[in-house]
Amino acid sequence: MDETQALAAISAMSNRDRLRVVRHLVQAGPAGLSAGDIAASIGASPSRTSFHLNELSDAGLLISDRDARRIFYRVDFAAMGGLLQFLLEDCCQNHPDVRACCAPKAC
Amino acid sequence: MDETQALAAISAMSNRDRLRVVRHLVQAGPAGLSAGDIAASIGASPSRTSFHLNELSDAGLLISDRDARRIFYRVDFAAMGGLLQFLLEDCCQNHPDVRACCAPKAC
DNA sequence: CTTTTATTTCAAGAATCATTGAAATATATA
DNA sequence: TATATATTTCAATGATTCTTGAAATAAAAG
Repeated sequence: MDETQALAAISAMSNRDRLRVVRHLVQAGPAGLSAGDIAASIGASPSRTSFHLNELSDAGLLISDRDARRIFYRVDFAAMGGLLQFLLEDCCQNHPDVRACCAPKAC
Repeated sequence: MDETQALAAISAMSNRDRLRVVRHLVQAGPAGLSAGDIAASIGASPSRTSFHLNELSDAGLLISDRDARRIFYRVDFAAMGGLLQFLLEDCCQNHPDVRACCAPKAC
């Protein structure tokens, strides 16, 4: 992941509603959630939710596929891992104080 | 770190110049860099740089202290670790695919 | 083929963020 | 005290992003 991709991902996560979308999708597991369910879960309008989902998808953080009339979204965990790796290794140069917080039972 | 703090930190990191400030400060080590040096390193005006440094400081990611006329900034690695911990544990629920990317030699 | 459901796209205005340069503050030196 | 250096604060303008609601698209059901 390069700086441009990382910035796109960070920007996508820098909005409260979008961060909550990610958290809800993480909890939803592999099946994901439909756009309508996501809208309900964050209390946003369908159009606004669609915009947020687009932002997250464009940043590469979400994967979607249609099931009949509904479109299901789920987290691309590899992309999310890539973002954390960028922050940890590229940005923070594996600084021990940062690494410590990512250890299995740390902080 | 709660959602509000995490969003402040993510928003602070979501700007190209500010992300570069962090990376330059990580490389500069514990002594940090003066505001003027930071401005030069990112090619921004003193006033704009001051604004960026304020955004990062307000988000809790930077620590500053004055040395005569200059103000030195350095990364608060504990805060940065807290941000990564939030993303990894709270946001991604320690998903194995994300954890794998934070392992010492992963991805 | 019409209607209903699910979602997206578009357009307009409001709110927030970025950028610039001038003025203000703080500290040091002559 | 006057001058120079380092940084911040402020105000004005331009650029993005947010928000809303209406219209468009897609798929299923009657």
